[in-house]
Amino acid sequence: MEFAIRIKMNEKLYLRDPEQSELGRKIVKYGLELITKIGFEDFTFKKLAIAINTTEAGIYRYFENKHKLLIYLIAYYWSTIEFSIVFSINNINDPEKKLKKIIELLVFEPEENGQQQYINTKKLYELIMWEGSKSYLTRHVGIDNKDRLFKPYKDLCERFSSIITEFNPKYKYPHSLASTIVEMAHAQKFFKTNLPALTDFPNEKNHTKLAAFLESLLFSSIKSTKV
Amino acid sequence: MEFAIRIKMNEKLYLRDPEQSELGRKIVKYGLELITKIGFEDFTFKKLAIAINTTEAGIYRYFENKHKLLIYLIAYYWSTIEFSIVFSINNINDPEKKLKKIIELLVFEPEENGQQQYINTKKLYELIMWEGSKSYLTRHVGIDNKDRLFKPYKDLCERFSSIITEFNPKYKYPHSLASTIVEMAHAQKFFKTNLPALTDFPNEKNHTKLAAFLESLLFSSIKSTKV
DNA sequence: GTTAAAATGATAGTAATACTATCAAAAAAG
DNA sequence: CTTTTTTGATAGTATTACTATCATTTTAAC
Repeated sequence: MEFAIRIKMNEKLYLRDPEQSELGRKIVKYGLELITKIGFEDFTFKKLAIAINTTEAGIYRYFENKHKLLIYLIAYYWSTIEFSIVFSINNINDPEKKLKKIIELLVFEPEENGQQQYINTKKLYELIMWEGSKSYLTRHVGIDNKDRLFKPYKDLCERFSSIITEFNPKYKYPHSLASTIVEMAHAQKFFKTNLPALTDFPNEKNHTKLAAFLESLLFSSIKSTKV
Repeated sequence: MEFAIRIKMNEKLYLRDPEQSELGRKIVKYGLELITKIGFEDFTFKKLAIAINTTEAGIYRYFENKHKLLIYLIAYYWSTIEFSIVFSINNINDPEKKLKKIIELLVFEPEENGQQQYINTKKLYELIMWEGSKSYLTRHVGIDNKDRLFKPYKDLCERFSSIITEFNPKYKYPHSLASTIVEMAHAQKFFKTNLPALTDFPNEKNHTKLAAFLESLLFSSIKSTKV
């Protein structure tokens, strides 16, 4: 059995739907690679154009600017994560198990699955870590938010939040707790590699301790108020 | 009695010490104002030069680039916060009280104190909220960290962390918990204003609930493993 | 299979950004 | 009062972030 999920992207993210053409898909795919390689600040459409043998103008036909491409990639990521959450907690009833599953999905990087995929999930993962918050930390947040560009992220937090409430209906801050865990999954991982003094997970290869930290953060909060 | 604290800044942050001259102080002061006004992305030395009636080249004599100026301002902020923490928990013995005080200092914005101050603390506060993480989310983190540019931030987290350990020596993640609380103090405030769906503090003027959330996050974590 | 429409490629151009360099004038320090 | 340091004024460059034009190729419609 083989199947691929198709994520419907918000139309305000692009000028021309990149999934509909070879060039469009190349822009997205190699855009991701280039951003993760050189960082968002140094990334330009000119450099991408050279990398994929097209012209700057060609890329501008698909994306208004590089920030929109960034949000596109990030929205795509959160959508896939939400999907894998929905998929993997399906048929689980125990909210505690569901919550643990969510943390697992947030923390553990996907395996580099051999086959060339359209969008490299591992690279996407890095992208979130390094550039994730730059998608909303701009003077444009208001407008972008109105255009629902952050919907996938908010949907994910909402789903997470509702399971927290399912676990403990009395807990007062399910949304903030959800966004804290989601943000910290990536921030702590970034710190671990780049500013290790801010964490308690020094030179460890895997992320087991990070997952344990997030679990303890989550469950001690929502258990402590549970009657 | 009147006094001012003097914060010694890391020399790698600047080319010429801005505190030593009128022009230098203007760059810092109005740099902060302009960045908070138009956002870091749109901020340029050219615009600042026009605003303070000097030339671009003049500013480049003080700061290598706008990113260094940003880190300078942010390092200054964390230093003042650490100072106010040290000052305000002095003579308090109960670690629980100390921890509550820290959260209070992280969450509550300083009053706009009438007198024109060198660096406007309220603006600094906004700066951290909007641009704080951009100081380290670059490909330069490694080098900047080696140059100890993030020392004030790390010192603050270290101090916070050590009080957590004082409260509960058995708690396993004091550093990560400290950095989580510090990051979330600002992130949740940002969300509250700009992406309210990610929080549980809708249209509230003050930040009492945010402080309560952070306290619950902190104490339920470190109390649950106590004994 | 021809024709019309849409997408791409190639090229050009502009204002702004992120700097560096030079040299004279002004201010401060010895 | 003279030397050093700091500033001001001006210029210049490569790159960025776009927009515009037009010919060519590809795709879709009839």
